[in-house]
Amino acid sequence: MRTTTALRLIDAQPKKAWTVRLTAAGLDGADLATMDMLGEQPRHVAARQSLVREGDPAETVYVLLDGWAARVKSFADGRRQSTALLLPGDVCNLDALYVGCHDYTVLALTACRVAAVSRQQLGSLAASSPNVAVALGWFACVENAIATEWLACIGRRSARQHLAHLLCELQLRMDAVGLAEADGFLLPLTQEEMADAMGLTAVHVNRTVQSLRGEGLIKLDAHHLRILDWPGLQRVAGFHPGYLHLDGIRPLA
Amino acid sequence: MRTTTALRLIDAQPKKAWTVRLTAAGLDGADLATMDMLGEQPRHVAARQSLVREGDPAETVYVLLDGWAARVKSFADGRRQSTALLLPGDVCNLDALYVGCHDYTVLALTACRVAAVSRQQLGSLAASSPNVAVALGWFACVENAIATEWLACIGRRSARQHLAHLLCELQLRMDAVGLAEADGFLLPLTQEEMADAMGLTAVHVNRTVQSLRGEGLIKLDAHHLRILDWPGLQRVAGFHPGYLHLDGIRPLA
DNA sequence: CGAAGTGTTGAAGGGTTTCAAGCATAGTGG
DNA sequence: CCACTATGCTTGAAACCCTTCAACACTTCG
Repeated sequence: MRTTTALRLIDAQPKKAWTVRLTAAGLDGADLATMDMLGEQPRHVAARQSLVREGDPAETVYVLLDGWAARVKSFADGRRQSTALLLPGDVCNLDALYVGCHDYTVLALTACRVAAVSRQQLGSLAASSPNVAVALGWFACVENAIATEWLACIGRRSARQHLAHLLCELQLRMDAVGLAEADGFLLPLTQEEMADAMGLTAVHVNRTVQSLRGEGLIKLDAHHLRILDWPGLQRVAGFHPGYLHLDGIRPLA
Repeated sequence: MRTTTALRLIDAQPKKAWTVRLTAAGLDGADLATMDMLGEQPRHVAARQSLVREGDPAETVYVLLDGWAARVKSFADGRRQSTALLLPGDVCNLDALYVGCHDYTVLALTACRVAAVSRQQLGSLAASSPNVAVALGWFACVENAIATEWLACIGRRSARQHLAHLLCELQLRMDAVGLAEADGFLLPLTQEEMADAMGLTAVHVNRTVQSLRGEGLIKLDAHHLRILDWPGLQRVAGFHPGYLHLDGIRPLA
């Protein structure tokens, strides 16, 4: 089923999500066209495969075009912590531009389609077009805002609040790239993958899902999430969408 | 005492830490000189004062020249989570370049000296010099790496491991800007501030400090940290310094 | 001297984990 | 078509890490 739903996503519009994100980053005209054309011949990655691995030399920047992925940090004893959930339009490993090797693994959670861009190509593009360089800074900034909000979630929110917050965030991020309905979206994560993202155990995620379900806030069945009470879910989460910066980059001028 | 130790820091070399960081970001020659000159007439900020506040319009980028600060997210019920500890040489709010208003507060933990740079000034500098734009991307990337390692700390490490990890990180970051001795440094944080950074309570931080002390790993007294067993502390923490990217930016060429 | 901030300690409580088992579903191969 | 297996979801009970609440010692400062 995991595979089935993912395959459906893959046949969606070619790069719509990526175009949306580039526009939000302030690009238009020639810059937008150039960035949009990067990485012709998209690569397909099967679910459960890793796109880059912790310790790998960083040579290629990947843009997620379809499917879900996660950045994961693994411990020697098998514990794992996801540090980001990647949706269509997200850059999987922007730091490949700046560092020698990655300190995380990018794991495909569903079958994915990605655009692969060499760091030289993207780097010289950024060096020649200030708008592109600024757009890359914007992407890094938004990633940072999400990561730090996650810090607040893991550090100071209860499991209930945290799960509600995560669902609110994903609803808005999916909506921003045209992949959400008004009251829900296809959530391909297993409860174990949600647990890795929230710093909890799968067992406790299960109980927490049931808690939100029991209060009539959400319906989550066969990976289809329906938000039954959007204001209520936001209230439980203490969710304020500002950190997502959905209104796009602020012009420098 | 808090004030006393901070004042001592303030009279150190003018901008050494900032210069070190700019060099690590790959700047030299005219670019380095220009960035180093930014924000003449440094501003002084008293301990406990906030440099920028959650919700403030973002007009100025601040570079920390001396003292310690933290980015903090506050909840309605008084809980707080620090999302970053800022040391001399760190940029306090790089996202002021890209977004309209901040989603965090920057709080001076000691008396601080900062360079204030208008976003127009820094923005036009970045637009005119690709090297500067890349350097800003580098800063964002390192911040991201630290924030995501913190996610792993809060999410999957025990309090003991987490505290040990934080101390290892701070030792190396302080050392990178010439502010650490071989076996320790001046740690001006209260246990409550450490708790905010680690997503714990002050009471439990206290017990955790004593645990590390009891095993002969550290000595922490009157804000002076001495690391008695560096390999041991790293082992307890599961600390691998790669994520700090202390070797500096990787050349794009 | 009193007040405020910080570090410390004890006891009780709770949120989450751990361990274990059972159930449902999808895919596989005979 | 039916075992058979693998994966994911669900539930229960016990244990544990951390929190909460409370009190006290110590220092600094007005």
